[in-house]
Amino acid sequence: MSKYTPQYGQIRTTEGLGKLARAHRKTRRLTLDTLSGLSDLSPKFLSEFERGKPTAEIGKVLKALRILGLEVIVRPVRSNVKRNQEA
Amino acid sequence: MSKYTPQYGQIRTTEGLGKLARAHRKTRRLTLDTLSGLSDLSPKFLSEFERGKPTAEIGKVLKALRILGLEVIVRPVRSNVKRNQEA
DNA sequence: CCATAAATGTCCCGTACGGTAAAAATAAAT
DNA sequence: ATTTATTTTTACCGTACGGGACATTTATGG
Repeated sequence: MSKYTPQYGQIRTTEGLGKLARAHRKTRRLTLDTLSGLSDLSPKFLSEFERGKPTAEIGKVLKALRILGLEVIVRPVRSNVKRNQEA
Repeated sequence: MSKYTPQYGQIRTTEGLGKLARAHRKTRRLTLDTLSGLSDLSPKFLSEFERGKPTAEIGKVLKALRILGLEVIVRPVRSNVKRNQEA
């Protein structure tokens, strides 16, 4: 089990989100520098976000996630909405 | 169809996220003031977040969502991970 | 072990976040 | 139509965000 195995699924904290983003990035063999170029966000920002910075701007976070090929789903806890209708 | 029907599911923008949060809050018959009290976030912040402010702090956004009883799921686009294993 | 790549830290800067309090505007209830 | 409730705006404040440039530290690969 690698230190960098993405734990996809529910996110509760900025730490958890950042860890997932980093792990996912590494599975894609992307450096912070490359992601920086693709997203137009600074390596510094990305590094801080991945380390769980709670004061990061949500617009930039969503952008980073999108560039990484990660989707964000928001729904009620214990949703009755059928999960295969989310796409 | 009400103006405030929550569109649960994938989120791509801060506008979309804010709209969902507002719609959801209203289905719960909560005012911004009440949510403010529950979350310890100011009504001003919440109002701005719901109107899609891209520079809002992600830690506070996640907190607001949690108090609202909304969960956030992050996973690869077109994930091969089975969706009923997310819980 | 060594060289290189990648990530993190430091300094500086311009911009602005989020809270408080109160006023103004808008929406909802009567 | 009027009153009440809710949301948005305004003004002010202390704090800090994110970017650029560069230095330092850590991780990786041979």
